[in-house]
Amino acid sequence: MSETNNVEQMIKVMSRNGWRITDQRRLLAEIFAKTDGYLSPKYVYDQMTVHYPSVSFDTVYRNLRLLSEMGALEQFYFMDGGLKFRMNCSNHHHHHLICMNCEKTLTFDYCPMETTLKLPGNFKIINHRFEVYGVCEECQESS
Amino acid sequence: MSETNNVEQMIKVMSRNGWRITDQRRLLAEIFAKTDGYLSPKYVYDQMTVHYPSVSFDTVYRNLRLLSEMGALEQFYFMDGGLKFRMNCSNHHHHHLICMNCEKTLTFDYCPMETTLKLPGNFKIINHRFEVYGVCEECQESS
DNA sequence: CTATCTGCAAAAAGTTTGCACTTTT
DNA sequence: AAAAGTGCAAACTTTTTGCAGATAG
Repeated sequence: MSETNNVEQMIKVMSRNGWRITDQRRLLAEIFAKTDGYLSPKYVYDQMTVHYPSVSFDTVYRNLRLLSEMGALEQFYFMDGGLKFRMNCSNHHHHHLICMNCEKTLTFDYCPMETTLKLPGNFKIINHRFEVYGVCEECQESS
Repeated sequence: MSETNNVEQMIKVMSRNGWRITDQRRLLAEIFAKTDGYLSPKYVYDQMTVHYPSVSFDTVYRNLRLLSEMGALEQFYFMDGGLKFRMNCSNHHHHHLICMNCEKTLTFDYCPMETTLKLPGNFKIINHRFEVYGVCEECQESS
C-alpha cells in the first residue's frame, strides 16, 4: 500500500544521505506519509508525542529542517508567515490549491510561467510562486 | 512631484481614519514614498533613526501593523518567511516581479486566475498568490 | 566502538502587550 | 483638556545553539 511505500521512500532518502534511522525519524516519516497537507512543526510534534511521549520539540524541529534541506520534505511559508512542511513531490513541476481551513492541498499542473508572459524590466527570472487558496468541499459542508 | 504626492496621500489616509499625524508617522510615510520595494521592519527602523534618533522600534512596528490594517501599506511574507511592507497599490489587481537581491519590485497586469484555469476538487476559491522572483538589471550588472 | 542523534536548557530573533508620560487635536 | 500616540520594559512565540548522555551502524 502507498502509505507504507512513502514511509520507506523517505527512510531510503535518509539512509542514502548517510543518516541514521532512529525511531523518531521513522515516526516522522509515518506522520508525513499519512497526510497530504502542509503540517506545522507544532502539529508534527503533537502527533509525535502521541506515540512517543518523550520526544523533544528540538528534535522534531531539527529533523524537519534537515529533511527539507535534503529534499525529502518541502518547506513553505504560508500567507500568514507560518512555517509548514509537506512531503516533497518534486518529481514534476506543479502548483498547489490549498484549503485555508484544514490546509489540505491538491496539486495541479497548470503553470503561468509556461504561457508567453510579458514581464516588465529586464529581470533574469529565477523563481516563481503561484498558489490558489480556498475552502475544500468538506470544509464548506461543515460550516 | 510624485514622491510628495505619495506622502500626502498616505497622510490623508491616516487622517481620514481618525489618526493623529505625528512626526514619526509623517517620516514613515516619507520613507515608503521614496522606495518602490518591500521594506523590512528593521530597515524602516534604521531609516527612521537617521532623521529621528529617539524613535523606538515598537512604535515603528506598531505603525507598520496599523498602516497595513487600514490598507495604506501592504504586508507580505517573503519566500524565506521574512515580513515586509510596501506602499499599497490596491487600485487595480496585479502581481509583482521582485528582485531577489535589492527587493525592488515591478508590477505587471497578467493574472493567471483570469485564464480558464481548470483546478482539481470543488474548492471555493478565495484568494491566490503569484509572484515572479529574479534579479533586476542593475543587480545583474553589479555582480 | 565511534560518530551521530537526542533531550534538556538556555540563547537569539521576531513580535506583542502594559503602562506612565508626551503630544496632537 | 481629552484622547491618542510614544517610548520603555518586559513577556511571549518561534527558531537556533551547546553540550552531556544515549544509540544506530
